[in-house]
Amino acid sequence: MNSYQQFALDALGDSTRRAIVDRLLRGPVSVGKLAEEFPISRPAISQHLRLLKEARLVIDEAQGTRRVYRLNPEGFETLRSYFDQFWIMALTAFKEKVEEQ
Amino acid sequence: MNSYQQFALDALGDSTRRAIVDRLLRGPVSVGKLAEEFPISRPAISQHLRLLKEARLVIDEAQGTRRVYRLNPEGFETLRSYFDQFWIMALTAFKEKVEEQ
DNA sequence: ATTTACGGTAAGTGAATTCTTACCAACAGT
DNA sequence: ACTGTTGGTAAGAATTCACTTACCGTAAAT
Repeated sequence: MNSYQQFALDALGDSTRRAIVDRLLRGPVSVGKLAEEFPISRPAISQHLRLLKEARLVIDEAQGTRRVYRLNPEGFETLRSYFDQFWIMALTAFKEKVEEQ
Repeated sequence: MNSYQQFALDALGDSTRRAIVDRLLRGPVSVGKLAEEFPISRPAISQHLRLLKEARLVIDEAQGTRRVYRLNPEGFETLRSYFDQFWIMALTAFKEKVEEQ
């Protein structure tokens, strides 16, 4: 497991950040817009976005004074392939166990 | 997103629990054995296992006074299919954005 | 029946995280 | 140049979370 996956799982371990990710699924948004939609302050949103960005789950882009965030499909692809692999290993281990009996 | 997936992501949001999961990938273990292999106390291990169990990521089975934990492939399968779906949605959203330009 | 092994739970402590307020920098419009 | 808008960062408060010690219940062994 590489370190970005570690960061990604840490990042997704918080329900607020998962809610942000769910919101970004509906399209890119600016920080201020996000803060309006959530019950926490704008700096709090910024901090969550920083973690999501470090985990490569989101990308940001400057648009004038605004900063628009969107999902990073590559980050999720990495995570998905990890789960694919993991699931295969878990299933294999499980099958071996069953066949032993 | 159903609630088990929420619990699963919360559970995998901790590095110790991820290490436990990695260990279980090598096969089923008892609580005491797990505690020996980790630098934390047995009750701490028990508490982590409870969260992993609530998230349906592990299954436990009594063997005498021992309690053996193993991975639950179904739990990981659920999570994997979530990521499959998520990734598709994220990719679609991303493509739409690109095509707009 | 007692003892030993094993593991779950409760309560409290310490550490890590999340949040807020205050402040600052960058860009756009007047 | 000045003003308003936007958002990142710092510092500290508040909350959450992981961990330990202490205790209890259950099952096997003597």
